[in-house]
Amino acid sequence: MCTWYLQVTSTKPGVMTETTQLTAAHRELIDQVFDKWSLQVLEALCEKPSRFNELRHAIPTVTQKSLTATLRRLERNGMIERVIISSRPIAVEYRITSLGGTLEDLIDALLHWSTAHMPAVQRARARFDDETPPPHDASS
Amino acid sequence: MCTWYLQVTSTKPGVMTETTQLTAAHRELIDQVFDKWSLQVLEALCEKPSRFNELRHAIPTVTQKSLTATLRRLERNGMIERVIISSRPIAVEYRITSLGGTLEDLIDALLHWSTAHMPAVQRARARFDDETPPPHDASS
DNA sequence: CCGTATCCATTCCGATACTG
DNA sequence: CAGTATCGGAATGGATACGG
Repeated sequence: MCTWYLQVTSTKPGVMTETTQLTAAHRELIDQVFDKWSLQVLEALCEKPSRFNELRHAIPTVTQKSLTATLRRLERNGMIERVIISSRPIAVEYRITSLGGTLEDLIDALLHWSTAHMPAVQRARARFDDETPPPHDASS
Repeated sequence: MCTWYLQVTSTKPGVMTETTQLTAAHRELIDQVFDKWSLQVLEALCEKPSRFNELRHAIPTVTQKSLTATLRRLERNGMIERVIISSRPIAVEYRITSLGGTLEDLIDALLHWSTAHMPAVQRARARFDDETPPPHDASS
């Protein structure tokens, strides 16, 4: 059983009365780093540094706007860095940072989990949808 | 370096021409299981089976509506199960399933990652916000 | 007690147009 | 090439009221 109260060793005595609980800030970080687009951007940048339009091509369903927002957010959180290659015309490369690199194993585990258990999930969905049919009563 | 093209051994020859790439379905599953509320619900249910109002109390910021939606989604994906204890007045208990239990290590890793690297993230944010101050030009 | 239904505010997101 | 600005529709989420 997991407890979800993480033991964090503090060098300052008296600062933490008990074990450190997860705060809203931790949740926020997880949300920002593991959301839909961020995950795909990080995957791509783990493979190789990429230009803006390379990323757009690698993630066909993302829009300019969302990609820009995602890149800024990841940059702000220190996961990626924005490197200006040349400026006429401007060329920008995005790279994963060493901090962002600590995510690699985690993302890898996430992706493997999803593929490993997808069949079971689909069975569960089929059963659920079968037991709970969509409500419509016009001709029942 | 990670490749993000997962090797899935198939018993049916010819079905997969190459390695299996992540599909939109995989992303959707990850989004549904690792989103904001789902994560907290799964944490709580990993600790112990809980009633509806217990969960509301354990996650103070969630509303009825969002909690219900999250529980239904997790149930549909086979991560949790809904057990009716008694029916006058109705009492319901939510429990993690064995499929949902496969998430425990993953969630644990996620939470540990967030606490381990939070200081570095905060430094990165401070630097970013410092270099990119909020734009206002009325009195510049 | 455990929800569903409804209304409403806010936020998100895609499409489009425009700039250095 | 790599964005920013703006707009409108869609989805989300909270508050409230009601039901089995």
